[in-house]
Amino acid sequence: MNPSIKQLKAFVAVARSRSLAEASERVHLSQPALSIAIRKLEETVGGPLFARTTRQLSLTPEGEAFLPVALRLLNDWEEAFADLNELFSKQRGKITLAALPTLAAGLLPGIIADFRERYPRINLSLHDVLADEVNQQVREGRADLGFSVPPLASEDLVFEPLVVDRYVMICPLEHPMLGQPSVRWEQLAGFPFIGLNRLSSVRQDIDRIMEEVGQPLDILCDVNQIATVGRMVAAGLGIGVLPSLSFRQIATDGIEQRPLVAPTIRRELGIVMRRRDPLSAATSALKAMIRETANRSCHGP
Amino acid sequence: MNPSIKQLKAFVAVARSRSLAEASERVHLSQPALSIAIRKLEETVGGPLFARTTRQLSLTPEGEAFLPVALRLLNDWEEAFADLNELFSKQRGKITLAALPTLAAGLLPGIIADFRERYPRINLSLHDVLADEVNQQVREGRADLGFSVPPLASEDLVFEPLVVDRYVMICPLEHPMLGQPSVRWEQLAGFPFIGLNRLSSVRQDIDRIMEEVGQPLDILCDVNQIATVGRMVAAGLGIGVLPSLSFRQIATDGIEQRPLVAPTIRRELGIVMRRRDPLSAATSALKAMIRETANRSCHGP
DNA sequence: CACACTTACGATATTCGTAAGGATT
DNA sequence: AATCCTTACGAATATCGTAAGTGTG
Repeated sequence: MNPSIKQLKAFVAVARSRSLAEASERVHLSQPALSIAIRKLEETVGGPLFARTTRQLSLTPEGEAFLPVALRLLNDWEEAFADLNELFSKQRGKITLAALPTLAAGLLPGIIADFRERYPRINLSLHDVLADEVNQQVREGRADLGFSVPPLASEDLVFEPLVVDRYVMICPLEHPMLGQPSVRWEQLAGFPFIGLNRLSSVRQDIDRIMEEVGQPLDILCDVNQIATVGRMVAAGLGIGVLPSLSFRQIATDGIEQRPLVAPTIRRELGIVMRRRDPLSAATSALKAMIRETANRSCHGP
Repeated sequence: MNPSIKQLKAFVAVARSRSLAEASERVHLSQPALSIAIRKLEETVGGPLFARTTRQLSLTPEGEAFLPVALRLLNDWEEAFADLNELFSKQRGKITLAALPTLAAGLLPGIIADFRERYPRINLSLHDVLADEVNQQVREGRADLGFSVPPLASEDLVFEPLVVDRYVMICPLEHPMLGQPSVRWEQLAGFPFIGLNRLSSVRQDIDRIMEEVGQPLDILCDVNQIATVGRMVAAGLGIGVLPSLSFRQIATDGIEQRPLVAPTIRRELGIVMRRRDPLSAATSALKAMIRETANRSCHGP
């Protein structure tokens, strides 16, 4: 026979008021029920916690010694479950995100703002890193959610598409390519090219396609920031290729764009998660919010 | 709806084995019962602790965070009740006694030895002090049990008689008083007297009686130790008065004794306790042992 | 006689185990 | 086919409240 939380609460209430009648009100129990609860508790612990004189209750030395322990036990108990409840009710928690710079700067800020307004006590942290690093952080649990391109066939990661982006060529105003409504990839070979970091997913896409069409790019230089590509192109140094969503995030004065075709590349962007580990309640709520936003803005796959 | 200890134990068991089937054996519960217990716990805490895939269970981030907390909670719980149980089963505890030197040296050593053999883990401490100090220590809760003469009418103390002692006169061998089988108190006035400390209950008894019989004592000196009285008397310095029980505790070579009569004083010795505060289980056991010993040795009141 | 705790007993609620169902490996 | 979790349902257990009992001030 084991003691229960209720019995412990009963003990504390009686110990404090030294009266069953008074304590029974505090515990929302009838007097006889309380009497029995105390008796059962005493049976399980092996001795009397109270000394009875038919009309009065007082703590035995053992009861006296146990009272502070019981209080601590109950406090810890309540606190532990209150904490857990806060976690589930999203009044507390921490979410770590890893996202491609494009998404970190484009899709996420608005969503994060909404999320923060709804759940202000949830701690959010966002790592804007390249695709491989996004996947790596998710894989290792350093990020709860990743925003990236689909990871290479990976046992432990799962990808959920969010939006589909397409590549555009960007060039200075009055560039010869602007005479046509769209640009074929193979045509890129004829001009100096401002490229992104070779490790970026955008650049790897581009290199792969150019290899497929059999034309080498004339790389003028590689840069890390998308905005830098834009400025260099605006300055007339060459042309570049950016995802359409990235293009919207940079200053476009002095730049024109044309869609890239033949082939038309679908750049799928979405959520990366660990396959087995479930999401926390807060992370799950954030993900739902993201899905909703993505669907509403009609960029769905 | 509140969580229960059983549910917490169920959670821990399942979290450890990541399987209901395996955990159900450890908890001595059927698989369905465990399933329901977990489900109810999850309902009360407001969210899933485990992620289910019909065939496999894994901890959610919240469950992961809660597991160590749950373990601590259960540990504290078990420990608290184990401690309490030790107290009641007298495998642990502390008893502080206060006793007159006569009793501390006479009645108690044997009883304490027996008690210690039976309950070796109970910590015993014995203060051998004068009657007033015995009562004071009991009154203030510094001692759990006192052994003394009956306290002056006292609201908060209660006295239970154990043994009755009588006073004897002691004198050197071949003393003139030895010619008679008993000595009257008034006869004490004629000889140099070795007295005990004026604060001792023995001395206060003697002074009171001598006042009643109207004869002043011829005090040679006052000493603190009973054994000292004996040696001074043996050296022929004078006569003395001791309780019979005390007399048995000292070296008696060179000393003779005679009972004191007219009046014959009953020196009642017994247990002093606080009236309202109940005894601890250990103290109660010790008291019972003392009563039994006192009754068996036929010194009952 | 009033008050405070205990005991008795019928009612309610919770929990349990067996049996059946559904999904995955 | 075997294993694992879930749902369904009747049974056992525990707990509760009302009512009656007991001893004290």
